[in-house]
Amino acid sequence: MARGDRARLPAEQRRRQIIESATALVAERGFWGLSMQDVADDCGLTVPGLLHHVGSKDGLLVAVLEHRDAEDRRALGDPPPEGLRELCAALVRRNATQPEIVRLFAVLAAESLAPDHPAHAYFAARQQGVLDALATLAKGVSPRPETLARQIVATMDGLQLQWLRDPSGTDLVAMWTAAEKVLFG
Amino acid sequence: MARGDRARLPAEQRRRQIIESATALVAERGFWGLSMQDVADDCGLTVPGLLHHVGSKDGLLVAVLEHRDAEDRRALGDPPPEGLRELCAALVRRNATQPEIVRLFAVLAAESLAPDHPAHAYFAARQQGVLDALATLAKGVSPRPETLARQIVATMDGLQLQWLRDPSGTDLVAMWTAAEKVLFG
DNA sequence: CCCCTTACTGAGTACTTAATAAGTAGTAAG
DNA sequence: CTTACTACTTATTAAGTACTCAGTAAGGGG
Repeated sequence: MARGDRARLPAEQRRRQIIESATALVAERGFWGLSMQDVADDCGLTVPGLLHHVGSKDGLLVAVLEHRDAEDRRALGDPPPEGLRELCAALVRRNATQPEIVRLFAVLAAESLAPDHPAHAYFAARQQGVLDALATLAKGVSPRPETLARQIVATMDGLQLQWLRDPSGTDLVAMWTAAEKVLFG
Repeated sequence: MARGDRARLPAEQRRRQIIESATALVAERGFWGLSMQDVADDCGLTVPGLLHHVGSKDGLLVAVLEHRDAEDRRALGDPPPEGLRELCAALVRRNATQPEIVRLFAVLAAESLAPDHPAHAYFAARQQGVLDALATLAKGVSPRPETLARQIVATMDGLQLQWLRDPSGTDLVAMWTAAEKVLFG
């Protein structure tokens, strides 16, 4: 972000900057393609300076994911949306405003399929959690809530990938609105 | 695959072995996480020996993707499936038998969202090609074939991701059969 | 003013990365 | 048998990797 920052920042503030920077870089290159040097440069400090805050490369990834979790809880928990359909629509609307975050998850979700990836367990748990939550909400809507939940998640993930590949020629919200009509009777 | 191969293989055969090995390793680690050393070790030769066949790391990726394209054409072009629905079903059935290949594409598709990724152009073209082909086939089925095509691709990609994350607890074909009923009236 | 915590640097470690250059050895054609 | 070819090796380069250790200086509380 800022270069020539010779300033000594308070830990919390520096950490926020680091996480922001790492989020963008991981979204671009994935975790295997990320270099601590790049993050450090981006924050205007040295690699050991960076390590002072996050401990290790794995620690950096953990920090990024934890920050995203907290942010998501804050954004979606504030007004707890009632119906399944409205919740999904809200989710898509929110995602449409932050392609970088969506891409972070898309890239990490694929990369973390490998069992030795540092975020493997995180994404396994996350997928199960999301599916369970949606299935619970779907109980009133569909006779097979488990199946509907899987279809919803699949469609959202797939549409997001198409959108990320061609952001200007694709309207995520519009695509979801169309899909919505198919998914819910 | 085989270690202790001190044998000198004919170029074509060695190339096949290299591509096979690289396919598995890229599926696991992505392109940024791939090391020529690992591929060379896996084939029982040195890194320069490997480079003799593929020229460069980018060249290796190109070889892998070209091989996949050829293989796919062979597998799906042989009995040209007639209807859109039957084509999709055939595709899913085939994919269900080769999780490694599906994962290769899932990982590379996400990684290659970055414009400077060596497979960026390849995947952009591929996505457009698939969407166009499906949209053409969908003309007889839906009033908005473009939209249906996007939904089909999205659902397939998304379901595959869920399946890859939990292969034993998930039946890809069954999930598609259920999705099929929703997508096609 | 001093002191102590701590954000941060500089130097260095041990290793891996892709790639090149030059030479060796197996093989096949004439 | 010899010549041409090529699959492959060893040696090397230049750069990049995460990470450690010891020290410096900024900032706040006493």
